[in-house]
Amino acid sequence: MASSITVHDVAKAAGVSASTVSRALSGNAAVAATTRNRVVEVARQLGYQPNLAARGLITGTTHNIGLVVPDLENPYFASITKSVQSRALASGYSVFIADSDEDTRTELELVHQLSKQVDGLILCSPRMSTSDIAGIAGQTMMVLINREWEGLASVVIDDAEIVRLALEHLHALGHRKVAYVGGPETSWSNQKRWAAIERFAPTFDDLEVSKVGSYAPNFDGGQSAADVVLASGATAAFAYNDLVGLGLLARLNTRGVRVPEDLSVMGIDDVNVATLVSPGLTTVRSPLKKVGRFAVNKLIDLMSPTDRPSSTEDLPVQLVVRQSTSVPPQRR
Amino acid sequence: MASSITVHDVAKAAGVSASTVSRALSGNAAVAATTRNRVVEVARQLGYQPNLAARGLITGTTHNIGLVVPDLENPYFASITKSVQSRALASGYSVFIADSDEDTRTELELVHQLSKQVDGLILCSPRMSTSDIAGIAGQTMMVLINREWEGLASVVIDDAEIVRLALEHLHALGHRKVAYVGGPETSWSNQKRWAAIERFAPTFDDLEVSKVGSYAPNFDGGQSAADVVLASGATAAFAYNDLVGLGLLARLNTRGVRVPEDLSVMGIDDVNVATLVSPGLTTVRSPLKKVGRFAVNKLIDLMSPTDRPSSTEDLPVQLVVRQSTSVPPQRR
DNA sequence: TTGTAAGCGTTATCAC
DNA sequence: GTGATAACGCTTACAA
Repeated sequence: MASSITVHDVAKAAGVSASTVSRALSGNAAVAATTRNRVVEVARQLGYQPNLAARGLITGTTHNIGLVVPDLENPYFASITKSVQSRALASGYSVFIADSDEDTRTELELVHQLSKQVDGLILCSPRMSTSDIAGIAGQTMMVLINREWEGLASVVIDDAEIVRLALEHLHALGHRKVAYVGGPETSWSNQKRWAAIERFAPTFDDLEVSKVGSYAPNFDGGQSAADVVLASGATAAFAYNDLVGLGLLARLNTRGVRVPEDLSVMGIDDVNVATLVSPGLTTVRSPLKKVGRFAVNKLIDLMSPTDRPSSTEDLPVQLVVRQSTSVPPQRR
Repeated sequence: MASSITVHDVAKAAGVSASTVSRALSGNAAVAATTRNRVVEVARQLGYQPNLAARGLITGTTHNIGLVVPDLENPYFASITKSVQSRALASGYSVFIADSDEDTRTELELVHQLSKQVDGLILCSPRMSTSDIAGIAGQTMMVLINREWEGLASVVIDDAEIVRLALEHLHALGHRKVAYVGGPETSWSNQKRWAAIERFAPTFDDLEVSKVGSYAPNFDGGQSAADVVLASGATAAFAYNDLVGLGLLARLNTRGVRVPEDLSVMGIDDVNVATLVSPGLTTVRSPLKKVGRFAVNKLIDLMSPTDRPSSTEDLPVQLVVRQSTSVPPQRR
């Protein structure tokens, strides 16, 4: 709680009333210039810091926001979190962080714990049930990330475009049999991606995309999938995300399968760690930093609507080719 | 801020006074069993959630803590952050997160912004000046991570033991010329590690450890260092942390240097991503999850001292050997 | 332009 | 065991 210098301390020291101090410091009320200067100076000397909780009690606004993510150790969410916090700071907001550890129940608990002390929530929860989301939305201002529901504000990456770019790339390299290594069935993004595959695959000549199981959206999931992918006879694996892609690479390396000569591997997102390996992981970059920024913008706009709503720029995805050779597989 | 059901709403609905509601719900005051049950039931039905800000105003305790880290995208800090939040949740605390983006000024700004709305702070800031730390400590309850200063509470990993284990391992493999790839000069851990090297190196027969520059504590830093390390004639590189180690591996791979046959590489920490590459990175594991947990324990103990202070278990570090061959280098 | 007073949602004190 | 009442630090009518 820090040292307790209150408006009253400042008021006494400056020889004015508490309300004058409040007005002088808030800036937007009518106060004599000389009085204001004196108050401001005294406040500075005393090291006065307003108690935001008390202010929130009366203004009804805390200048705090909450961010709920499934796993902070996942570089995908780490990037989003970082940009959310950075953008929030720029607007004078503090950020409560809540890591649900992929658990939907914990997620709800966290949301409730936070909802009373924030002006709004950013919810990054691929798996929460829609009814739970609706319930929260009724209580608190909210922006969804990578998910859409009714009229709720949301920031979504263009899954269809991601899929289109990837298929286009693989097809251009000569691949005709591609295995999509799916993420959790309940994941909203996973559903969108598979739907996009079913929509776009037929538009490419002779392209066949099969779905390989449902795997955990991480390194282990990719390792588990590798052998099944190999057995499927596909010449390219298209992973649900980069971590799965890296898991594939690791297991393939263990089995002595050459990448990309024997099997090409693509990921999604271009998370920070995707550059760590060699051969690199070809991927479609998701603008994660922008996602976080936009989410905060939308939330702030929701909380205090301005005349011109937050610019509705888009979120471009982008193919990033890293695997050294672009040779089509021999066995087509 | 959520729906505004207050104690008064509950009081009216239950036919009692606001103070009785408060007592019934807090649990520790004397209240008739029947009254309590009725109040609790009504509160549940109405979906009452106490306003923690208001409570904090009078109790002087917010049940919020703040965590300041230099970079959330660094898996080292991501792990600590995750465990801090997890442990805090278990004790009913919410966590403000503050990423300073490695900038000391931002760090101070964040601390000030937070200090009034938290009961205590966990500061993970390898580079903040001691005077700034002292200043904050005078204002707010605080626990330092990987840093020590005067009488301040802190949780530190045993840098000396890390260094000892690493040197012992390398020496046992036959290495006699080792290059330590240093992190930022201003980093507290880096200073401790180098000091430990100077202390322990002479205790191993014929072992010579040279310091190679000061590099950024990340992947890029490692890449930059690789060529200098090679030129140094060392048979093993001991990196400031895993990310630097991974950067070394990547650049060595590019240059066609075989690891570990031509050059062995060790990291520190065993962050999550260290397992992503092959050959794996041999490293000394830092118990990051435990560090976060302990920090919260210490902070809670500081804020509300109990009879038995938080158990003072230690933080064991542990060698993790991953590089496939243990053959000593030919050129000794 | 400034001060006084009321109130935000809680809990603590003190009567009853 | 329970209910008024005051108080936490702040902002904002309303007066002056």
